[in-house]
Amino acid sequence: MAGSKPTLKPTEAELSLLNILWKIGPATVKQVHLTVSETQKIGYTTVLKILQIMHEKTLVVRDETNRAHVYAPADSQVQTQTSLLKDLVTKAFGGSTSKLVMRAIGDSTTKEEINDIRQMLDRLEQESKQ
Amino acid sequence: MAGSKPTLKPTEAELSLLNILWKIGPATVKQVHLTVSETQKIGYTTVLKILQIMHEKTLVVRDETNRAHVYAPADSQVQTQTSLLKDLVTKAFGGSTSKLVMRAIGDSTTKEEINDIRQMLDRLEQESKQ
DNA sequence: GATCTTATACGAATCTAATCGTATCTTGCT
DNA sequence: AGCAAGATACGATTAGATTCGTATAAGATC
Repeated sequence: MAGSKPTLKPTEAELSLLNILWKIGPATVKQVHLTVSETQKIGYTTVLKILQIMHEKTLVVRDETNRAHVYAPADSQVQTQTSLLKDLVTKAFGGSTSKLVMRAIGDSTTKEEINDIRQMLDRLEQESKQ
Repeated sequence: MAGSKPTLKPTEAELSLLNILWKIGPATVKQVHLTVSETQKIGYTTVLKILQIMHEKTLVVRDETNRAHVYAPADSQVQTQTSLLKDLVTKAFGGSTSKLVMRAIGDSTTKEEINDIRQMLDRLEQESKQ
């Protein structure tokens, strides 16, 4: 579409804040800082600054209605995961998704996870037969 | 093991040089520069510098026997791919490999690739039954 | 051995990410 | 109006990645 952004790659710190927003939904800096502080020591203004930068980059949208701005991810978790995967496929797997998948499966997957994957393949097969 | 390094994550530029080394085997700066120049414009001393930094980080090993040093990856492509995948699983998929795999499969995989993956699952199943 | 070629080493500039301290602004309350 | 609380904005610092120009060193050649 004309005018749409090419989905830029979040940095590591940005991704960790996005994870929180996907989890708890639209939130103020205070809420994000509180949540992220559960697992890592980080200053309030650092979180604020990162969210501001993400806003400039349009990685998040911001509701400025109230004094405490409310931030929400601009892209869905699925879109972002897809974009990160595509990037890794390109840069580390010579563009081959199946190579990535096979490496991922081959390494450290539990039996349950393998079953999940198999079921999804079955589902895909079903759909493609229609 | 005592003394072994935790396999650190290569940067983007470093990964692109590693890809070349995995492809063409141990090589001099000249050879690496020549190869990388096929796809991107980059100065000779830039390649040299990056390889030197990678050597400091022990991402590559260096044979200094001859005047033109010969560089080789310190870790295999498989090890590095595994490490990068693990990193992505942790940071973008909440630690779930199967979530990553399902996302990767669901997105943009050709029928041939799906077959490859299915065959690998079959193979895994066979092995686990022994 | 002087010089030409071709390598590495070094240092600097630029850019981005990440961090946080301080300044400023807004709002509700007295 | 003035103040206190709590929010954003701004600027600076640090660290790492990337780039490359220049200096230096090591061989080959005449």
